[in-house]
Amino acid sequence: MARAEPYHHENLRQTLLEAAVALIGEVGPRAFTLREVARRAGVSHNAPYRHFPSKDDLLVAVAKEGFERLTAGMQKSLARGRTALEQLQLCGCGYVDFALRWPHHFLVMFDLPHEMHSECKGEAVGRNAFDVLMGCIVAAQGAGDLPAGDPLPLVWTAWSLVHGIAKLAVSGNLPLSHAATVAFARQATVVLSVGMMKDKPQAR
Amino acid sequence: MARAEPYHHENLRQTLLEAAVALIGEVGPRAFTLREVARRAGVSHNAPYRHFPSKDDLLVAVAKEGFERLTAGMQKSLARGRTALEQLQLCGCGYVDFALRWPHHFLVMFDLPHEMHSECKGEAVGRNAFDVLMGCIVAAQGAGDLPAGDPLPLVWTAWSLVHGIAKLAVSGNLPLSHAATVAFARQATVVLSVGMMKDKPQAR
DNA sequence: ATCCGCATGTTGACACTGACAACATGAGTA
DNA sequence: TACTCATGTTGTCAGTGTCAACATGCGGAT
Repeated sequence: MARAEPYHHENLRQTLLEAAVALIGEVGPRAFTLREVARRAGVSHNAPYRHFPSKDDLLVAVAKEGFERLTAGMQKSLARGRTALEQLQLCGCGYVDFALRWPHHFLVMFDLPHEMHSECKGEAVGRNAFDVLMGCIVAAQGAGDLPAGDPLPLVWTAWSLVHGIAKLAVSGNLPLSHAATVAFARQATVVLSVGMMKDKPQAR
Repeated sequence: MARAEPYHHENLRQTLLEAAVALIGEVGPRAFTLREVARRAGVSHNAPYRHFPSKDDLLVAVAKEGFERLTAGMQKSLARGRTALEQLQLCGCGYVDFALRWPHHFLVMFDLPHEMHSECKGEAVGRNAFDVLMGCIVAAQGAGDLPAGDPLPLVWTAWSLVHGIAKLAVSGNLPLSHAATVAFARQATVVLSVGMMKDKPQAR
């Protein structure tokens, strides 16, 4: 017969992950608790250990989920741009918007000790999101809106700017509303791309 | 007679703060423990409560100490610049250098929930550091190296860039050495200031 | 069909933490 | 000298992450 509470949960891992993402969103990383996740999933306090070796591994999984959502958000935001440069700027706005929507999740993604994310596969967890930004830069270079050459320094610079805006906004250091912050990010990315283009002659 | 271990520690508060700063530097915020701080100060696990209402209040004090060191670091770095613009750029480099030198301390300063820092005095703890940067911007405006007008958006933009570089570097997302990261920050700030100046004509 | 292995979930325990309450100490003062 | 009370201590509690031992029951081997 069908049991109300089957002993074997079938795919507890996914349930735990969803509960963890929700909990992070509600209380943030500092109040995040393995036992509370288990409680919400309706299992004993030790059940999670069958799916995640430790609390930190669960957090890494949460971070990975966050990077996938961030990538999707950037791509969606980017799609409304018409020129390559516009797409680059909107991509940055998508980044900031994501951070403002899920500030706690954003914290987990970037403030966990780095060695946790290592994955052993040689590449960081946030590689997909990085590649989206990189693609925008390369496209803008192809369109002549950014100087040709190694795109990496340009990517780092653009990423740093939007990451800084996101971090400062999330930590309450920018006295701007959500919408105003995104608008500010738009302006800032414009300024930066102008600088990248006009800086060429004097570069190193 | 002089006692080896006087019951009254005289200025335990300062001792605790120093131990806390050292502990943060060694193990980071996640492994930071009130009881370990007390242990290092040679007092019982509850003595800190006579000087700090809670663990978080001690962390706030640690953060405040960090902001003072950051401010000093920026001013020292800035002093080597000859033009206002150069000083602005070096100021940013000082910011990044500080973060790389004391990454855990930097974490505490910016990733504690914002309401903790509130101080009730109406101004954030990091106000001094902010003012140093603002001073550089205003000076550069006066020298004609940056467009005149409200300096706030310029300050936010410059701060975001260096903060982003610092954060990404500290979290292991920039594959650069300490020195290379600072050099990169130098280049990035140059690019940004060029953009700020050349962007003027089209600005809204 | 039956049995059994083993992944999955549970119960129990331990050391540690932040915090509170009650008590101890001793320096400054009336 | 005796009182006060800021400062430090001991004792305790609930809650946490993690380990060990045990329970359950699905799926394959017989």
